Amino acid sequence: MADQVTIAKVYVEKAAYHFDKPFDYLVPEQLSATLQRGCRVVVPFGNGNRRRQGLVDGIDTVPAPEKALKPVLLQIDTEPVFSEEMFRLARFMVINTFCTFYDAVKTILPNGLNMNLSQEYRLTRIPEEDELSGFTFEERNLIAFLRKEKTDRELDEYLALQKSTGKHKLVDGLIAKGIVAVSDSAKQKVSDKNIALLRLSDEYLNGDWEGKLTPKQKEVVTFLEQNITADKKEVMYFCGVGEGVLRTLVQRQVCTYVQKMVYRIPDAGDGKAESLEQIALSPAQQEVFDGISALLREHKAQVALLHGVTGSGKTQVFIKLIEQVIKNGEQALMLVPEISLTPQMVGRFKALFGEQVAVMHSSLSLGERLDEFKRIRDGKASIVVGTRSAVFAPFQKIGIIIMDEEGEPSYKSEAAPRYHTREIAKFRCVEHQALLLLASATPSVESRYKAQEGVYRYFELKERYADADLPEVFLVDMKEEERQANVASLSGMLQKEIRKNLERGEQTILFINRRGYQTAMQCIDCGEAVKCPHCDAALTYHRDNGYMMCHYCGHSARPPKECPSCGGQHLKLTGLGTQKLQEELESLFPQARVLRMDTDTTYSRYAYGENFEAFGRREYDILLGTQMIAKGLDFPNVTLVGVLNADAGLYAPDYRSAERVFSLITQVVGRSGRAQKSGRAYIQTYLPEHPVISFAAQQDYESFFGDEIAARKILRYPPFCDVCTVSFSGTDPNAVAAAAKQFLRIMRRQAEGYTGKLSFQALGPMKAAMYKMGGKYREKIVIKCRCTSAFKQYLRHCLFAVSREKSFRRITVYADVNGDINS
DNA sequence: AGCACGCCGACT
DNA sequence: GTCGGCGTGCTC
Repeated sequence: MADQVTIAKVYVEKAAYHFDKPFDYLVPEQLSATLQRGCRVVVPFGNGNRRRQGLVDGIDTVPAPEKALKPVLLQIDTEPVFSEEMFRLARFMVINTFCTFYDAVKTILPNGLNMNLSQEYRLTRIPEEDELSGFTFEERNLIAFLRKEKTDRELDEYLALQKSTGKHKLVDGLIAKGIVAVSDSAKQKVSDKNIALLRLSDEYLNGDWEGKLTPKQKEVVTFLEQNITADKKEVMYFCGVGEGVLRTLVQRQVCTYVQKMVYRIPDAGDGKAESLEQIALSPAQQEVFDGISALLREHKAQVALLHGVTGSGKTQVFIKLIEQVIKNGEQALMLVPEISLTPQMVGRFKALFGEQVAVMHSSLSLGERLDEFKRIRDGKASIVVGTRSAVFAPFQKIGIIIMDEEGEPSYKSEAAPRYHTREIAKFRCVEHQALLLLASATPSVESRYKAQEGVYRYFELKERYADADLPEVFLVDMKEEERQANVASLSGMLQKEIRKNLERGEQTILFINRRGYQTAMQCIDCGEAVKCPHCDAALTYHRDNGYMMCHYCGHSARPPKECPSCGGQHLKLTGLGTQKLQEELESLFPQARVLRMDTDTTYSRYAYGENFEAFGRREYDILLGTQMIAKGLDFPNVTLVGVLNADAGLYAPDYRSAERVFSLITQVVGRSGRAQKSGRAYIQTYLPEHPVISFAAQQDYESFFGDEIAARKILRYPPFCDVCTVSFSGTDPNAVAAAAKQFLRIMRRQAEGYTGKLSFQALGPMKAAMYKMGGKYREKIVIKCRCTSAFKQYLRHCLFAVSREKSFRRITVYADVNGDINS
């Protein structure tokens, strides 16, 4: 009869596909009473026994195996942090998004729970003089080094310096001999209420550094001489340098960081003093509310789609539904697509529901996020407002999940795990027998189709709230403008309207579609644009700091004097960015107060709210920006909106491009005339007769949907099939191409075992739209398929098979279903 | 991903 | 001979 031992089945982090499974570890005596399924642990893993985080999947008592098991080193959580629902959800994500188990774990748990692992090495005793001869030269040196306790980092540094081979064996040998002891610790990444400001060091100010600094370093120093202290991101932006340069400067003791207390933005903006009783629904709203409320009372998992035109007052309906859910002792999730929308929504919700409202979005600090997570888990909060990560809120009993602007791309994660918030929400609604309410002025074609087919319940709000009229919409034919030799980016008509608004003291919003709307530098002689050395992308010129920057990898450089491809001397700036447009506006309307908002002016995450509030207080006449200002904002004094290049991206090689353009224009038009004042919208386009543009101008979603669903059916795109992309990237372009081809071969071979059950069509391999990005070459295979569980299993097998192939050694492979085909 | 082992070429 | 580069296999 063999000895019985207690083992823990552990999922470890950083696993590759082919060994992403639970590993058995010995549970040491002192942990046997407390270690449970759902606790995180630290375990030794691999040949070098590197420390890894893991999650205990189960505890078992088994006969002692022949091969000695490694022990669990540390229990991170005294109580399980991963609930049974989370286990099922992680499983679901592994199957559906082709991620590893721990990838899913990390996504489900808040980042603030993440641990920094470290070890400390010390001598258990000083060996006697004569004893030392029993050690090798390396061992004696190491013993001398460890006379003072060392961390794993210091030890690694030392061993790297010694260039000793088998470095961990050396240490492990001494541990086995009982000379060295190691203790593990896991520290929580606690939040900083401070931000680090960069300033010049005393060493720099008292020293002579002439000629000792690289040009980039000098740039930073000059900037700091003028500004004394500055935020890291600011320095990086204005000096066009990466984090590396700053790190070097700090290492060389030219700069130091000083901690500064930062006031966190009170997320509850100024929520109007409003009470639940005061919210009165219009008859149309009441009807929709009654319908959805009836579904809620059924307490079963189902999906409803609410199609409400912009300004129809969907939010009031949400609030009433949430009120009902809360009264019933259940919890509610309110998801919004953009961080910039949360303050408004949170302000309002906190005013109505008080302390039981929690917030979840990515610009909360780790600590804030962790605290909100705990409040939710411990039942102190019952409403969560947040962006896509909020869908994982650890509620006990969800009554409703509401997804506002359901079709927005930000609901899809484009990094592993590549989940869609809607699918996670559906999963949770099944778990909780809850209602998923998808809402939008422009529902995704897929969802609208499901509603048509009766899979989703369908509700409509056709009228704007409080009798506000939809704005009058004008299409401006830019071809006509060009014929009249108007070279300005603002059409004559739009200029006239802006002037009118300025005279009346009413506000204007101008939108730029980001696609193709950046200032690049082009050579007149050969026509080539100045490109990023690491990516297949033109560098964008930034007027604020005078640098050329790459939006894909962050590379920056001063504008070149001559053309990098032909050496020509005639380079000119082309295209039109927000910065240039701002200048144009300022020269056309010198008296106007223009506020520009884009990713360049909002690098400080505190800027969003402040800017919007200032605009709301009418401190500006014109707000100028990209998509990010198009959603959900409600400014009563805005009576004119303009869209400058509405059609950009309409012909992008992506089956969702029409949907995106339609949705953008519709939302933008809806920004105008939300209160009593009526509004006008001017849409500048080169394609005024294009159906997508004209349907959008007429706010005619149904006709757009009719055309689009027909096209999707003919071309076989979602919802009539699924599009799965398998991507390959690596530094060697030939190896990447070979790997992609090999994958296709493996797909064919694997498919033999699945005859009959699979139907798919694989296209490619082909180069990704951005073939070179961040110094890596990218290929993809596009698979049109029915993404059934059989297909997912099959694709999983292919990924599994490939991850152990030697030709895939330096290649990263991943699969994504119905994501952005161009990524 | 990251470590150790082992095979093979270059150099003392 | 022997050091060390790199290709290969494994991870409880």
